[in-house]
Amino acid sequence: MHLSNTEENYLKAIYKIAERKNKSASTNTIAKYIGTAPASVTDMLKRLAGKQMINYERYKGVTLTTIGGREATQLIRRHRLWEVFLASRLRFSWEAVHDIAEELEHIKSEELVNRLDAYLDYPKFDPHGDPIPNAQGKFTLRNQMSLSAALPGNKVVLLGVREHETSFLEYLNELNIGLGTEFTIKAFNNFDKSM
Amino acid sequence: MHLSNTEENYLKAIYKIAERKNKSASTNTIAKYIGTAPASVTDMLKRLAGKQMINYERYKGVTLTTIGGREATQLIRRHRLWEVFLASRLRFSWEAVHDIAEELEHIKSEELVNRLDAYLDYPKFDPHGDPIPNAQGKFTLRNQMSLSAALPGNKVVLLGVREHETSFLEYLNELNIGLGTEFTIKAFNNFDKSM
DNA sequence: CAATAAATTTAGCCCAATCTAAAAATAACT
DNA sequence: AGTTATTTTTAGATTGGGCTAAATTTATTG
Repeated sequence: MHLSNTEENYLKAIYKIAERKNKSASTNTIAKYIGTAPASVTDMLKRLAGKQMINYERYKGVTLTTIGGREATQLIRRHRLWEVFLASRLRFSWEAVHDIAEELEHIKSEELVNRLDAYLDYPKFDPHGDPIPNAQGKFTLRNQMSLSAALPGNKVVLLGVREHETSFLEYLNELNIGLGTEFTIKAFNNFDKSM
Repeated sequence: MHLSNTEENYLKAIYKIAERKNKSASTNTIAKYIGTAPASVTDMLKRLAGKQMINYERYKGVTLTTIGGREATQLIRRHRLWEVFLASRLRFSWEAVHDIAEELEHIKSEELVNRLDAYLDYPKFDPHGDPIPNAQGKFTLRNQMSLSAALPGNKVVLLGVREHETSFLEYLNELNIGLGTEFTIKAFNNFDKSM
């Protein structure tokens, strides 16, 4: 089944929204995520439903079908593998890789992504610490928690960042914080939640 | 100036046709090259002329402007650099690289192509022996001739292939012919021009 | 040099992806 | 429960890229 770049982006958006919210994705949420008008989303949802990629019922929000989920996972796989390539081979900084990978992820060649995977030595995580699904779509899980859930006295290692925005990542660079950085939680400020 | 993938492909087509024929490109020739109807070409030529990429006069054929030529050259640079990456790093065969590079060449990032160039050690030729323009758009020239111009007794080295079609390249593979292969011209058959 | 052939352009249509404005369905609140 | 607010969908328009059929311009040739 052929999908356009735009269709693929919608599937990825639905996947990420549903993952976060742990349920179905609403029209408005998708519109905000993609940055388009809700009416445009409705049109696209009908097309994706016609291609059996999503379960869609008017006014009820959508979920991915089995094949829709597979497409989304493969797209994420391609995105994250390219991020690894850009960071580890071309020496791009972790805040620069996202936008370029956003384009590279749409190159449609099974062979290409699998050879790239092998060339990079089957990496399990991308430069932001996000897991890379393997060719079968399986993610590697890690024993991890949100930093906001850590308690004073805890010793933690930064495994990943939830926010990928350039300005935030540049801020971490300034503080000399990267993946693998170790912290000990000294105190917790109840007023602004800083640590 | 922003160009769509399609617009870029037209510029590349015009460049290659004009290079070959050593003059301006006609509507029909472009149509055949791209694989579209002549009427569609006319539409596109008007748009490209509006973007100052080509010199267009009704019924007269087109030539690239300075900036149009620069765009075409940069596109060829990106295409050939990706071909080198695919062949030398991902171990794709020379007949497989073209189609994938056709997609990769449209990734729009100056930074990306220059870092890729450095990563590959500033290659001068792609896997088919075609020269790769540098960041300034300059091609490396070589002392080369068409095989059909060689004379019996001549000793020659294969530097490149003009035809990139998969079936032809696979045929050369079968004969164990690749770039760098040395030949001595033994005889020339005047009937079918074979050697 | 007129008449025919070939190349090119115009006219009018289609599809994908977007938009705005308005209508309809669902949710929220007295 | 009835009214208001929010979300979602429909309707109709737009833009990029493409098509076919018909008209027009340039080229060829008897």
